[in-house]
Amino acid sequence: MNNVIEDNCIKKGVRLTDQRKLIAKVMSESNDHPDVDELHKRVNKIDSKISIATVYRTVKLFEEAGVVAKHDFKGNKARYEEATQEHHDHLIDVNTGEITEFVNEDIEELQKKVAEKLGYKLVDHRLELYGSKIKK
Amino acid sequence: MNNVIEDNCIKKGVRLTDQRKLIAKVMSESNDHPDVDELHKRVNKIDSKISIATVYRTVKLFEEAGVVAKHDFKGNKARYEEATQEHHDHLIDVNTGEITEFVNEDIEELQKKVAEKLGYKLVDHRLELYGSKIKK
DNA sequence: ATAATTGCAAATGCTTTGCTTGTGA
DNA sequence: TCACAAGCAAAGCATTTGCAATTAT
Repeated sequence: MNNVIEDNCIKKGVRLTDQRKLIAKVMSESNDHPDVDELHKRVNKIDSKISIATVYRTVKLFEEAGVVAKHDFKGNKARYEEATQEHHDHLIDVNTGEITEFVNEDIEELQKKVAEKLGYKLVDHRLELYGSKIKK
Repeated sequence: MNNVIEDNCIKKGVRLTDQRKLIAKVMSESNDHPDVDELHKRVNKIDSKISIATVYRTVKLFEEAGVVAKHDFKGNKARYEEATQEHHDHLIDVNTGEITEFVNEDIEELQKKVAEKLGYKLVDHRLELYGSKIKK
């Protein structure tokens, strides 16, 4: 269980404080997509003095440094995850909120083509699928 | 320039007041994707007594009735447009905020397949492309 | 008549910020 | 050392809501 976010912060020259190290660690060890409140709870289990303002400032800092990714899924507050090199999109279970990550190169390619056809260079995109589990 | 939203409200049994009729009219005549503030400004040019609370309540009501669509594009407040039968997605110009609508059946189809492969029935999705204009 | 809607202002929920004290490089 | 970060509480912003007055059917 390595602290990838901390390593990436060092690479990017982000100054590391105890609070930031801890937030980085907790995020690196999270396999879900916690929101700021949830992150605050998790870090507070280890250091109860970290304020929510610091968590907000830190996730923003990390996001700007490109070491974490922020997501605004429908009807929810912002959620965060460790940034990965391989881009991926998300499928959200409409009943449970559970998130599944996926990659589909064909869709990626088509998006680029659509943008170009409309006279644009694609610089970013957002693709979220909302689904309900098929019981079998 | 017909008031499609008002017509659809009648079909759906949504009670119509003067304020709602005016908001419906302004939205029907808008070809862009205004936010609540902008809508409030537009209706206030005609009836300056309509409060922003009423605009908020009305767009929510219209959305729940399925006669308008709400969009939360990245980094912006919610924007609204008349609901259309034909589904479409959006390309947002990252420099100007200008919005272009598009439809791509191949992407739609692939989304459904991706969801199914993951064991989900696709019930909704969000696809937004962010691009910058190619100068030629 | 009367249940629903409006306008206003106050409340909300998430997020940011000013300020003073504390601290990493 | 000293520019930057943390903690706290207050402010900000978009949106919602309680309530008394008004209105549609």
